[in-house]
Amino acid sequence: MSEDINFEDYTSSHCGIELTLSVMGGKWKPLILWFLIKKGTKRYGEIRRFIPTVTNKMLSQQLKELVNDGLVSRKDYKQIPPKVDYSITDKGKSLQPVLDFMCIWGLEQTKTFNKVK
Amino acid sequence: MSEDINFEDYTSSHCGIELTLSVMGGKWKPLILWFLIKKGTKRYGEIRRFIPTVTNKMLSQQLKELVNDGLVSRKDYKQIPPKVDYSITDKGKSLQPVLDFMCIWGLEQTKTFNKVK
DNA sequence: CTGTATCCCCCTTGATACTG
DNA sequence: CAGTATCAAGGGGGATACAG
Repeated sequence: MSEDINFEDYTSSHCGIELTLSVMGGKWKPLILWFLIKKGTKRYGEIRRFIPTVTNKMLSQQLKELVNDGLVSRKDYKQIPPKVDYSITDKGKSLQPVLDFMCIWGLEQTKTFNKVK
Repeated sequence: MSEDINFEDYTSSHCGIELTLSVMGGKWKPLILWFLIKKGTKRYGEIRRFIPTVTNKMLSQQLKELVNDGLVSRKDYKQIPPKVDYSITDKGKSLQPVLDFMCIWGLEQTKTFNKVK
């Protein structure tokens, strides 16, 4: 049994990155999470305005997944007209270091690029 | 002119995350980068074996983009049979903190999940 | 205001075969 | 060994309308 185990068996699925990506990967989730972390509780429309290129379909879908994965919590005020807001959870907040880093790294690249140009 | 500028103009495109994602986003690039950072220079086939679910098409495509973006360098030994290897560049290495964090975060989640279960 | 519902397109991704 | 070429498929994502 153990003779079948060798170092070749250590593949990408063992390193945790795939799991992390499954929860915060994609085009929109990092932006949503970063916004909620930095700016606090926000209403649906505010998030939408922060990410001008996202559609209703994608935003509501991504928010739903974030809520399901426990990174974001949703509060429905049960009003007419509707009022719903979203906050980051502790679990979501634990991703702050990655998001901060991605934000800063991107800005650094912009600066460097402009200098070289 | 300046009266048109307000805080609503601060949108996701200003925060750097989108740029970072454009360079290291997606399903494969973080894994490739992490592997090259942790394990050093690797040949094409080794990377492929580390990520068993990637196809030739996707791997060669993603590697090409990483090389174009300056995160990875490619060395062709011009041999028959071919030998090519890939290394992380300094720019690529500057992403190490994100990748390490994503790796650790994922492993932590696995542990927590197993405990709760 | 906060979403759903529907339609649909294209682009990523996959599978397979093949080459130098 | 390290890819490319080609075809096929699926779903991510967009546009629009509309509902509560």
